[in-house]
Amino acid sequence: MIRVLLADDEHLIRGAVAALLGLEADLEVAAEVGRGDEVAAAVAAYDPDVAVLDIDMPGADGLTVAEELAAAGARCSICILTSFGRPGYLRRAMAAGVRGFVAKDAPTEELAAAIRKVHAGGRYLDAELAASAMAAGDNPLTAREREILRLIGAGTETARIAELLHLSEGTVRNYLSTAMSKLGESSRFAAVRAAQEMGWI
Amino acid sequence: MIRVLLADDEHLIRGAVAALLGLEADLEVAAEVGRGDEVAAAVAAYDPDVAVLDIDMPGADGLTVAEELAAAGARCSICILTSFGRPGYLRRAMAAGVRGFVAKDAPTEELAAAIRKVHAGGRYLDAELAASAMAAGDNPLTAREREILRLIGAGTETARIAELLHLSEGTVRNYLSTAMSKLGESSRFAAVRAAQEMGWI
DNA sequence: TCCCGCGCATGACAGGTGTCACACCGGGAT
DNA sequence: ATCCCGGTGTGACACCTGTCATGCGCGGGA
Repeated sequence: MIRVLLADDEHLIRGAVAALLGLEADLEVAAEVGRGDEVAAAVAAYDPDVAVLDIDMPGADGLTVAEELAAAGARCSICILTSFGRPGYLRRAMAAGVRGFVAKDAPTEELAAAIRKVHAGGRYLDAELAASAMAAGDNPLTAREREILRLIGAGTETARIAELLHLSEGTVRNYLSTAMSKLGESSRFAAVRAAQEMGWI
Repeated sequence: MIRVLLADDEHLIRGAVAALLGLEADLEVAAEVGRGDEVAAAVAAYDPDVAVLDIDMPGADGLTVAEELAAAGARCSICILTSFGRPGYLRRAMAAGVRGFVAKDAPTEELAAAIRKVHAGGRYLDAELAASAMAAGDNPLTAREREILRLIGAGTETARIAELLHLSEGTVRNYLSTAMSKLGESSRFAAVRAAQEMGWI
């Protein structure tokens, strides 16, 4: 019997996924949590074999949680379950030692299959996602460009960014300009969206 | 036995919700579809008692589908199941004759309860959502303002919008300006976000 | 009836945005 | 050592954006 911890912020969906896994004879949902920052405590309390983590959660996102669990040397394997198959997410997950990555629009059987594979010590990647991650290549943005894109994404004005980073406004605009050109976009907002899409910021 | 049609674009989630409903003795999932524009045909083919529709779907969004089903005089009751409890969505759903509205982060039992209530001819509204819909008030945007905000949201440039709508660029900017002031935002992009948040466009 | 308010529409103006040419510095390659 | 490349940084310029004053037409009260 494989004991599973389920972390997803949408209560009804979490229950539904639990019902789905409950149909499998060899899987058992040992615990459910609705926030990223509750995962560590639940892992300590219930000692699950596999943790299934959503990325988009309040408290702490699934990737950060995965990194923390890996750093803490947790025993359980980790499987990411997400709506957004962003190439950068997959990279970050792999770097954190995650061995399973399933998209929410994958076929129904795929989640159980991924959990079994991961529990057996294997890896399970959505083929589509892996391909697009390869196609996307490495993050072409410099540290400054990422930083400024992040601030723009948070709604910060050019003048405030220049102040925070001790730069002139022209310089801030210039980094945005190079970032936009690298991303093939023609406005700062489109660039932020594109960078987020790729999981680069 | 209540026969249910399930429409949600995320395959795995759809299967999970089906598993959840399958645990209820009096509910049966008669059909599943993954696109809004497949709902009408499935309703015709399987004649379900209740249609559970996600809002965010390719092909046609759940609210539009609900309006079309109502206009076509379909027999089945409709229950909206969505991640986003936007006030405007609830209003639009009510106007389309939808009698159930459940958020994806509602408690697990709530969906089955809503389906039963709706099938019995009653209404089922998430209390939180109903309250915020009341608080949000009516859509203050004029038709032109909505149209232009929608186009901006789709990434259309000012010049192209002016051309499409046979307006001068200045006029387009002016509608954006009044919309921004109504929404309390100071950039076109923030205004689009705010309007989407309220379900106004 | 007259007028007020509202939606629609326009052009002018000030200020913000994106691009460009240019400069400096540190690290490889030759 | 020298050259070149990429990251960092700056100001100037053209263009786009948001606001304002203004005008038109229509429908609902006084």
